[in-house]
Amino acid sequence: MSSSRLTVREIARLAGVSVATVSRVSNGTGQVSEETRRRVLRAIEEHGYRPHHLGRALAARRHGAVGLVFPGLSGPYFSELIQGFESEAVKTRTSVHILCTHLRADSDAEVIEMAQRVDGLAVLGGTVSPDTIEELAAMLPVVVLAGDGPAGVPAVRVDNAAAAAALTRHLLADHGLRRLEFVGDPNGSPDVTERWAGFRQAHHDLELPPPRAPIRVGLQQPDGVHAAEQVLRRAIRPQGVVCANDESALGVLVGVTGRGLRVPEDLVITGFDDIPMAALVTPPLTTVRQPVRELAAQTARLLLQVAAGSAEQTGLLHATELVVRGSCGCPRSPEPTPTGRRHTPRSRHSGTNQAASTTTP
Amino acid sequence: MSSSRLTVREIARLAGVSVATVSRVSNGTGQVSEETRRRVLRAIEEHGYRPHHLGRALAARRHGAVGLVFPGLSGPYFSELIQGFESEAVKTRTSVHILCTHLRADSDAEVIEMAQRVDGLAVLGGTVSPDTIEELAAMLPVVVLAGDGPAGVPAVRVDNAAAAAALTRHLLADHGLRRLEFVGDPNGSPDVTERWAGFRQAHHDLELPPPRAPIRVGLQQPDGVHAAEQVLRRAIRPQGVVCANDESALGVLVGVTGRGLRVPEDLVITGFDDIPMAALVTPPLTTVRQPVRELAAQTARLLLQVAAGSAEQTGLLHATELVVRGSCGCPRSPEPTPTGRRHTPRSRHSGTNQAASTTTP
DNA sequence: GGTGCTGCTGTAACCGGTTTCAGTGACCGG
DNA sequence: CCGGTCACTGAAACCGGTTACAGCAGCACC
Repeated sequence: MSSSRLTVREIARLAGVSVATVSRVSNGTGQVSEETRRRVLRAIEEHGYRPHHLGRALAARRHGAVGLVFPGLSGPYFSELIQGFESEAVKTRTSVHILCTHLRADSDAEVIEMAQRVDGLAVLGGTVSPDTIEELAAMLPVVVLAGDGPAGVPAVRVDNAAAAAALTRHLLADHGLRRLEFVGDPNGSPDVTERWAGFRQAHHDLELPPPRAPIRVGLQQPDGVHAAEQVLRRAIRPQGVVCANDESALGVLVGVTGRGLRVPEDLVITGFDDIPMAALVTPPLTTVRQPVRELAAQTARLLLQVAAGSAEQTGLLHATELVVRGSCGCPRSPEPTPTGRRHTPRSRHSGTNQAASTTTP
Repeated sequence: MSSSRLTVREIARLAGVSVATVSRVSNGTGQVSEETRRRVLRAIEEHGYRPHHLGRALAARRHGAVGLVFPGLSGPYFSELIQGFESEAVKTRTSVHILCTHLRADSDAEVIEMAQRVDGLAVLGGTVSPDTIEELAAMLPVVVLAGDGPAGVPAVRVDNAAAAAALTRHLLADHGLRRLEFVGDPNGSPDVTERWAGFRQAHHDLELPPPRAPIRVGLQQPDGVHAAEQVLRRAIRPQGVVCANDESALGVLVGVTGRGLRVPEDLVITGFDDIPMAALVTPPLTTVRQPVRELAAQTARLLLQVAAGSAEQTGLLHATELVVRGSCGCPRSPEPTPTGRRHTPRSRHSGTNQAASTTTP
């Protein structure tokens, strides 16, 4: 069918006009007489001509694409992230390149490579080294998502530390719990680093002795099950575990209930993220909601604006919300609805979005 | 810093050679004397020159990218899918464009648009219309993943119908169950269509009356909870539910245990996919394993080969494996390990990978 | 000395678009 | 009748690479 690809010159020949005119028609720029336009459009239509993306991109010196770099962990968190980002990018006809760095040693080189092919880059916090981010930022617009980059690189994030502290205070002060453990690896990602910091801060604020070292496991459900084993092996069982995210919390929940413990009576469990499943388990999970999808969409918007030169390079600090359900020991709604709708009571933790960060030099 | 971008001509000037020589050195093609090579490399190194991707791509008439089109549902299934695909693509320095079509009316047009920017396209079954797939296949290499496309378009898939039939037979014949329900919408995706067909086939094979109409819900956990409600409202409660995938099965599990039912004593539940969580819940979920990640990787490999012109366009039918755990009523391992390791017994269902499908004309 | 390799290098044409700039003819006012 | 706009069009240069082809030494061989 399409033996030799249709070019703008071919269409020009067929329509009996110059390439400039074809370009003008297909882009709707410049002045073209109605009659000529029709003739060109007919030729385009008839032969199914579509301008070649590469030629156009080269001339415009724009790729029409942005990159998204993330570690590549499984689960709802990343699905939401990717979708939120993509849905925003597609609105501006920008395509999205993805790069999972997980477990690859040479990922920094790959990110640099990707930077040659896109107009902007969104990088998840902790996936590439700060040095590399700096190098990238010198090449093209970069936004860090969920984490913070070097000075001058805008970041979109939530106040993890404050949220984790509020959650921990709820357990310590409102429920009077004393022996809490943190499940998650603070070295694993900036998010966890901050949540661990908030966890400790809450202890400090209430003038309690500092907590034990964290149970260092990953962020997926099997990691939570593994953590549950460790908790159950303790000589003195903790009263509650504050998990770095919902998925590991669900793993802990499954692990300990599988061994006959009751939650929250025997052990209190909390999560972070408020993934859909959090509201559906028994007991429903007390957690912190962060609007992952919206966060990712914000990142995409910011990145596209910066890439288009139409925005200041400022960061964003997003609101979180403490979602109190049954797993912390708070009374559940009279009759747990099997639809899994969110349970009251729920208290709002942190308020407004606020512009933060600085403008790049 | 880089006020005007470095071009090959600029480097040629700086090294005192021609652009052809610079190109030869940076690509390692052709003959270049050792001394000249060193001089060029020094200029490249010194100024941090990197060939512009667009120029190179235009000259090579290759984008160096492939596209992945999927509906955009959340959950582990899609994360695995994306990662499996991406990890394979990155090996050949090919970048991956993603497109989530979910809930967008004009997605077919977007897919066509994406086709202009990539060397090949992997499309999840059921995400775009067969007509559009045909149109795409006329433009560039296309592989359908988990579903089948029009004749001539290679597909990578598993034998869902046979696997679902085997699973259903296990419940009907081995456990002697009679009142089974299917949870999932056969119109929602080709996978579900086939699983529903297998479910019915098993009834037919055993000369049992055909099953009730399916409980048409989506594939996510909340959908499963919704389905559980419907099951609980039945005048005569079914003895078991065969769910279209693990996530909805987990939703059903949560939904019914939250209402005090015991699984499998009061209700048998099975899933499909064998996501990690399936082994970790109580009781562990009887399901069918399909190697999603490997499936996606296969798809990427096939697509890249076809795009490089180095492979026949043949499809692949992947093996599945029936994973029998506790939720169907089979005895669990003596002591359920809290690590969530897979439980015996386990029976292999279907054997070898086999080349299927046809070569494109 | 002429001929034919061989190894290296450079010129210029391409890839497929966009865009600048210089026409061209029609029309208008003086 | 003439000069000046104005709407429209096309030739050619450009974006940043790759590569076909030709040219030029240097050398071996007849």
